[in-house]
Amino acid sequence: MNVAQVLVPTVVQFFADKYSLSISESEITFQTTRKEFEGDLTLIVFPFLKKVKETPEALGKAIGEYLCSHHAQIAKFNVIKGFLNLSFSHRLWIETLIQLAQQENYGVFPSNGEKVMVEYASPNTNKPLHLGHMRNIFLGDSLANILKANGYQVMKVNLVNDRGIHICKSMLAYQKFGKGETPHTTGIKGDHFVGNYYVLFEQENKKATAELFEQYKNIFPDENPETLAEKAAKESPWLLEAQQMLRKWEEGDPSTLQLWRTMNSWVYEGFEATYRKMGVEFDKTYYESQTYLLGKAVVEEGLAKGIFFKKEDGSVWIDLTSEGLDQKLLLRADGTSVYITQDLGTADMKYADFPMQKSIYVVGNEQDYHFKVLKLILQKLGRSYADGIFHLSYGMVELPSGKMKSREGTVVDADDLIEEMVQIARQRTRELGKIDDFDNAQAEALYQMLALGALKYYLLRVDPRKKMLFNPEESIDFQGDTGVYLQYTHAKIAAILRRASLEGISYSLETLRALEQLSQQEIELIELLQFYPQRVKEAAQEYAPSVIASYAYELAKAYSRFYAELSIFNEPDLLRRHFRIELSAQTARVLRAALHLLGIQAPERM
RNA sequence: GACCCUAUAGCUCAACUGGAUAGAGCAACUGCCUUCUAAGCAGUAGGUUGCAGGUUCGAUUCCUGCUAGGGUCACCA
Repeated sequence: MNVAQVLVPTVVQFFADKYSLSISESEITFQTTRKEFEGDLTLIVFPFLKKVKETPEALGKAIGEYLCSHHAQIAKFNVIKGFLNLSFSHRLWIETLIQLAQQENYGVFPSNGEKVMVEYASPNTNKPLHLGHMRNIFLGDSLANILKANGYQVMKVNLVNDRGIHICKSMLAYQKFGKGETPHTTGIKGDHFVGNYYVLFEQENKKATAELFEQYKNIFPDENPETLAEKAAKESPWLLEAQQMLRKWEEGDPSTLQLWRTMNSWVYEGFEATYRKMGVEFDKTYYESQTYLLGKAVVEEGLAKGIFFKKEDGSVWIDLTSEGLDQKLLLRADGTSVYITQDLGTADMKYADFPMQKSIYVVGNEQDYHFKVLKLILQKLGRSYADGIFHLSYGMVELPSGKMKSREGTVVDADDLIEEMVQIARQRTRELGKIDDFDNAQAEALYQMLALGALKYYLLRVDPRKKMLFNPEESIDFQGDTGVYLQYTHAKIAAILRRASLEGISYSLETLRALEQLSQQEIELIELLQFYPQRVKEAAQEYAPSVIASYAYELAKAYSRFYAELSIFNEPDLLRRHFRIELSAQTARVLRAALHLLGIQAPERM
C-alpha cells in the first residue's frame, strides 16, 4: 500500500527521536486492518518490544500519536494488544478514487523490455480435448494476459504432439475399420472422429491381448501369469502392427504419411473449432513432427563437451546422480530420439525464434521430474535462456472416481462440457426472462459468454499448483463464488451507467473533492480498487491467475453490498450521487480488466 | 525401496508469504423484491487446520518424526 510506504520513514524517525534507536525498514510490517477492527492500516508493534521496554499498548499509542501529528492523511488510531490500527481521512480515500480514475491504463504496467514465451495446450492428435486440457489452456491463456499487463512482450505457443505410436493406433484402426468414412460424410467433428478410432484400437488390442494370454497359459503352464500377461501385451498383433506403422512413418513411407496428414488435418479442424469456442488463440504452433529430430545435434554437442556419455550399446546418457537425480537416457542405442531429446532441440528452436528472458511451460505436475532434468541439462550446456525456464506445474483435475483416463473412457470431454454449460445458461436465462428483447444471435452470444465464464472461473479460481476435483454429477454453479456472479455484477453496474448517461448526468472529477464524508461500503470499495495493480503484479510473480480470480470476487462482493445497502439515484445529495456513479464506473472498469485477465467477457446486460 | 507433492467446516476452495477471534461459496435454517437486475443482500449454525513434538512474543504458514492419499523414478509422451 502506498500510504504504508509513506509512513515507514516516519516510524524509523520515531524510534530515532524518542529512543535514539535505529530501526531498519525491514522490521516494520504494515498490513491491512482486519474487517472486524476499526481502521484501514495496521502496524504490528510486537517486533519492537525487544528493543524498547514498553508494553505493546503504550508503545502503540506513542507511535500512533507520532504518526497522527506528522501525517494529515491519518485521521485517528486505536491500539488493541500489539496492533496499532490507523484510520485514514475520508479525504484521502476520495483523492485515491479520483487519482485512479484519471489513470488511462490502470493496472497495466509499462513495457519492461522483457520477452516471455508461454507454451500451453500441447495436445496429442489422437483424441479430443478434455477437462484436463481445459485447465491447462485457460491457465496458459490467462497467464499470458497477466504477463502482458505486467509489461512483458508475450509469445503464446502450442506444441502439438502429432507423431508417435498413439497416432499410429488411430491410423491403424481407421485403416481396418474406417471404410473410407470421413468427418464430413459422418458429420462427426474431426478430433472426435479420430478419437473414436483410437478407442476402437484400444478395445481390439485388449481383446487380442487377452486371447494371446490364454494361449500362452496353455503353452507355458508353469510360468508366472504376470510374466505371461506382460509378454502377451508386448506381443499383441495390434501393437506390433502399430509399431510397424510407426517405423514406416519414420522411413517416410508415402501412403503412411498421406494417411497421417489426412487424419491430423481432421483433428486440427476439430481443435480449431474448440479453441475458437474457448476464445483462445496462439501466436505460433510447433509440431513435434518438425522438431523431434532437432535434439540430436544437442546430444552431439553434449558428448563433445563431455557432459553426456555413451554406453557400450551406443545409447547416450547424462549422469545426474551428483544432483540427487538419476542417470537419464538422451538418445536410444539405435539413434532415435526420446521425449527429452526433442525438448532439448525444441528449446533451442524456441529461443532462436523469440529470444526470451523467460520461457514458461504449462504442463501437469506429473512431469515435474522431466522439467527438472530438462532445465538442469540446458544449464549444464550453458544455454543463456536456461535459468529463465519455468515449469508451471499444475495439479490434475480429478473425478470422484480418481484420475481421468482416456483409455477407460472416464474423461470429461471439452466440447460436451461446453455444450452442457451453454444449455444450462440458456435455460436459466430464459427462466429469468431478463433479456426477452434480445434477438437470437445476441441471446446465443450471451449464453456462450456465461457458459465459458462459469467454466473458466471454475478452473482458474483454484491455486494452479493444487489438484482439483470435478464432480460431473453436479453442474458448475451459477450462484455464489462463480464466474456468472462476476458477470452479473458487471451487468448491474452497466445498467447503472446506462441510466446515468440516459439522464444526462455529468460532472467533473475535480468537483468530487468537495465531498467530505463517505460510507463504510464506499471506503471498502475504494480500498479494493486501489489494490488492483498490486494483485496484477502478484499474479505474475506467483504465476497464478487464481490471485486475480479471488480479487475479482472480493471486488464484486464489495460492490454488491454497496449496491444493496446504498442508493444511487435516490440519494438526495447531488455530489454524493455523482461520487457513487463514479465509484460504480471505476468498479466496472477494474472488474472488466480483471475478468479480461482471466479470459472472461463481461456482458452489458444479462 | 528412493524422491517429489498434498492434507483446513458435511462438500469445493481461501487465508496478503510468521500476526488479532482461520474466511468464502455450496448444502441447511431465518429475514429482505411497490425503490437502480433477487444469477442478489443480510444473518444463524458448522473447525483440536491429518497426528505428535520443536523453533518464538505469536505457527494453517518454518523444522523434525509419524499417518493417509496422489505422483515420479520408462529405450511412452
